[in-house]
Amino acid sequence: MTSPESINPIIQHFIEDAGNMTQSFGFGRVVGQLFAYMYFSSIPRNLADMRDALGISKGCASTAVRQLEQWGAVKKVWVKGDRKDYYEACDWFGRILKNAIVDTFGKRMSSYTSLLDEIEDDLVTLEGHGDGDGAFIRQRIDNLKQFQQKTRGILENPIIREIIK
Amino acid sequence: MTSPESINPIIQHFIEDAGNMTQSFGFGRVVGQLFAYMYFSSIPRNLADMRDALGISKGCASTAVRQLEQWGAVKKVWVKGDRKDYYEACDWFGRILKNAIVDTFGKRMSSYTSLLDEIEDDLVTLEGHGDGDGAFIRQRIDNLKQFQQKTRGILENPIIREIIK
DNA sequence: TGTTACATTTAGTACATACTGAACGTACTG
DNA sequence: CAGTACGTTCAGTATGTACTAAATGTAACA
Repeated sequence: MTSPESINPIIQHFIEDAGNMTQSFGFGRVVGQLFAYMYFSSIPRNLADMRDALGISKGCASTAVRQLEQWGAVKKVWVKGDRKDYYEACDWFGRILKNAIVDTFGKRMSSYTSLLDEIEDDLVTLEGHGDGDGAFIRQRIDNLKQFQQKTRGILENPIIREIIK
Repeated sequence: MTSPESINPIIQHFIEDAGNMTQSFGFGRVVGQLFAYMYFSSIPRNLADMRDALGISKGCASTAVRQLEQWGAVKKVWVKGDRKDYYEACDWFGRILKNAIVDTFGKRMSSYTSLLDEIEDDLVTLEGHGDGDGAFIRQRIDNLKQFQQKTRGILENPIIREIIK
């Protein structure tokens, strides 16, 4: 059990900003706060530490820390003689960012990748329809597919992987 | 004035998906819906068209279409003999995506770029503090700054610009 | 210059969702 | 096998925000 220590105001400021950042990016505020808290902690932390440090509920800390763990942003460490789960931050930002992007964008985009094929199959029914001509729509869909192909696998691009490393 | 035409169900499906996509990415649903609507319309559209086609309020259409205009996703076109503002979609996705990313991420990140310098200046006050040692925190901040430098200007990277084009 | 026909703005509302707190499940300990 | 000490789950809530609708601003026409 760690003593109830107060967090340095500078790091506190950092925690707030990290929370605002993840908040504005659509993940909860707590995710960023927790990562910053652990990133600037030289010792592993458990759920009670997080709850006390951030003033959040234990359930919320549990959910957020598992999100971070899924992205490889934190990892569980074993503290012998203690039954609690302890976590510490990883500092391999490239991998964290990639995991988060793949996890978030990939899941969201996968629902839409098939749509272009569907709409292309049904394109024949658009011929002669009142709303726009079929040739116009075909061209638009071709542009879309072309762009989709260019962006597909962008994270696997070796140059991108070099930058996001 | 265009006749009150019904939208093809396939395109309607596309509009819905585009709305869900922009919604899940943190921009409103209407932004994606409006862009898809105009992207598959061979003629320019005005606010009343959008309101009728999507069943949204005129004010909402006004806000969303200006967002799209700011990203270069749509452009205003002049229809002579008509005082309304007409818009049509652009199909240069790379530019649109880049503008949206710069506009969104850039604005959000700019608040935090100075924080690392601030915290580094104040790092001396951390020496000997109870919560972690200064050397540890210095190393963490160095890692952060290194990663920040790598990602800074990533959109200006010529290889990225080639892909997002 | 008054009137009209638009776009824009904004106060209010409805909805989504992140968080709380308690109940639950589970695995060590004695 | 109790009893305890955790982590997890979930119904309820509170906060933020996208959208509505009405008021306001603005520019073209008479």
